[in-house]
Amino acid sequence: MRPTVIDIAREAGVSLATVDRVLNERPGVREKTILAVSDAIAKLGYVRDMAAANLARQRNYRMAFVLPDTQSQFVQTLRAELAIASVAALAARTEIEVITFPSEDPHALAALLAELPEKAVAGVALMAPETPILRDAIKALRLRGISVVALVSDLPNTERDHFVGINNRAAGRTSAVLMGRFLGNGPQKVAVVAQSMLLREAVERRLGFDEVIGRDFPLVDVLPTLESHGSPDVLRRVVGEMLKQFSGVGGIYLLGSGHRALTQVIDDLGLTGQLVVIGHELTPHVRDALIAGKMAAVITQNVGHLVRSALRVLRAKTDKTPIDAGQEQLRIEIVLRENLPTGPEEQA
Amino acid sequence: MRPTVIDIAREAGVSLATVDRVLNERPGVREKTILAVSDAIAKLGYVRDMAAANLARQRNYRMAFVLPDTQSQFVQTLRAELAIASVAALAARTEIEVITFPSEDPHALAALLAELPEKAVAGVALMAPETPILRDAIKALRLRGISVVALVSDLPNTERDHFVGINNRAAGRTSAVLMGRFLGNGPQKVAVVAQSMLLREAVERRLGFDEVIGRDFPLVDVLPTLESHGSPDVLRRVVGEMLKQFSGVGGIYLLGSGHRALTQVIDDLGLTGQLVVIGHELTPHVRDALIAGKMAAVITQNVGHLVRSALRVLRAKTDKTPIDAGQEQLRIEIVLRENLPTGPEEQA
DNA sequence: TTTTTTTTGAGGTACGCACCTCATTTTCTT
DNA sequence: AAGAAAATGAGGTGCGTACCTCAAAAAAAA
Repeated sequence: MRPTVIDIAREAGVSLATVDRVLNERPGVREKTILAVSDAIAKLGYVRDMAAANLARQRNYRMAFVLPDTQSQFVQTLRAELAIASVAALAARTEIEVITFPSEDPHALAALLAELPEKAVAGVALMAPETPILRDAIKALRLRGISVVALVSDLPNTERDHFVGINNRAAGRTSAVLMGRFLGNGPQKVAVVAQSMLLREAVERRLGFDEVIGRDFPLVDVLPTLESHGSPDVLRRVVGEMLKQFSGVGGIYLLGSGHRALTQVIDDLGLTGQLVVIGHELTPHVRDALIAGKMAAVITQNVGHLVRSALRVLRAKTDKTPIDAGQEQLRIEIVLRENLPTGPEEQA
Repeated sequence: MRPTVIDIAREAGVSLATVDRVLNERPGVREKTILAVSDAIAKLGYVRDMAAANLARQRNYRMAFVLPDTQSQFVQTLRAELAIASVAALAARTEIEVITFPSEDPHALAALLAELPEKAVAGVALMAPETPILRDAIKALRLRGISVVALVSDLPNTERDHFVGINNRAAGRTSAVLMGRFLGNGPQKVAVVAQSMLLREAVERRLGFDEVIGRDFPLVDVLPTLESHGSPDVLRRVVGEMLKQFSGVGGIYLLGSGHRALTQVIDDLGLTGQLVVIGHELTPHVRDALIAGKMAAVITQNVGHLVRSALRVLRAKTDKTPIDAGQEQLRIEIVLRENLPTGPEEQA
């Protein structure tokens, strides 16, 4: 049988009340007795039953996920996974609240965060660009005992408790290896397309990409980044012009969104299958593009894992429980047509 | 506030005892009242608090993991992950027992499985080749209410509840795409090395590999499988002979274990960096080989996820709770040097 | 209708823990 | 040594659920 607090009390020769005081770090216990209890815990291998503890605590984990109002496929996927996780989380007395903020307005974001303490939120997962205002808002939350986790893109200079997401620079390096090897040996040009190089993720990926291409594939020439500024039309235009202007372009690396517009313009120019197209994030469109052979590979992170990991980390933080680093390490996934995850229904 | 059984009873106009009977599918309730209770549950959005339920049930999940006594790196990794999971599982009142069976003795395996009911085991995760004796043993376990999950390699013709692992044929296809693209355009030969083609996994991977090479890379010629029979010496000899005999061998596909011997013989012949070597399973040696550039890519499954998924599935089965297919779907992971998972200490 | 069977209700105990109060004991001050 | 302060003990209640018993009510069978 697993030892319980009663066993600890007996072993340590103290009362239940004292064990309780030690376990929950309540004041009024001598150092000496704390040691006695700790020894008993160690000796018996006691592990607190968190389920029972939380039941008694009447603890209802309210977790907020704060996301930008961007209409991108990625954020939509994230929302979908959150909806799924919400249902599962209910049985573990965890409520998920999704909060949307205007992506271009750091002040509005800070105002929304400032409201969280009143909502009795235990933790926040935050997907937002780092700004000075945000730094202060996070600091304020932490001071009020609310855990903060950075989601997807890190907030390294803030006091966030944890970062849940992948290393975008490593993701860029991974793309580069694939691009370089898929292109083959001859001299080639690679175009890089991004929504905007003001986005951290894009910059980091590009940095990693250039790093590896420069080091391992000297014959490959990476062209300057083309920016779409979020407009499919612009993307089509700039890529079209680029392809007409340069000869010897063998691959295109898409740093962010715009898969549809990109595969379309390649189709229009009759170049499908002749270019190595590599992008990020496995959305439904990208899935189709992989199956159709319009993209060679996608570097992605598992959004389901992302959400569950953020939830586990937030729970661990509010429970003051250690985090299993191995489990929370998100992988940089490479997806080709042949290892596309099958839908649930296809699995036996 | 979340509704509780008391709210359900009030809403349905029945007593607590009746709600309990319905929730736990106890006999002696009229269809009509079952409906009334179900309606109340739906109306109030009641979700059973599994933490409290399991606490009251005094349920201690004893799960057995039955593994072969093979000394392979993969099985060792699996054992290591099980050890880690054991600690974490304790807090969730789950005990893990690892049972080892002689890999060549199906009767001994069956005998071990037959002992499980006495041990009050709730579920079994099983990594073993399918035999008629095993089929019967699994059937017997299921009849006694013990859930059975096939681990790593499926047991499709048995009555196992679930399979936790990857599709090896798809893994072979994925290897083929990488091999084909990494080799480039010219005509090339690819050697395939396996421990033994009597192993299911090896056969399935080879099937998938041939399928894609044949379809998408007509210029690539796949040589007959070389078998090492588990001996590093044999592997070195046969691969060495092969490389001397055939010219134009551009790649080697390693279906199972033997990474060390393979990279060594390539080294000895001074061919490191000139051959595209692709293998399976990310063990420490393989990790080193990737970093040193002695292997180009590895197709693997996340053993940590494997273990946790098996545990979750077993728990769900014993709780008669639905399974989140998305979460339990194991990915076929492609690992290159650049997306090697960093150790826990490197993340921050 | 009476008897038998089936359903339902009422109430209790337990799970492992948190948190509270009040009395009692021990330790420290002066 | 007396008083003040700190530490500890004893005991209770409740969290949401499972599971048990026994009595009472309702429905079905005779």
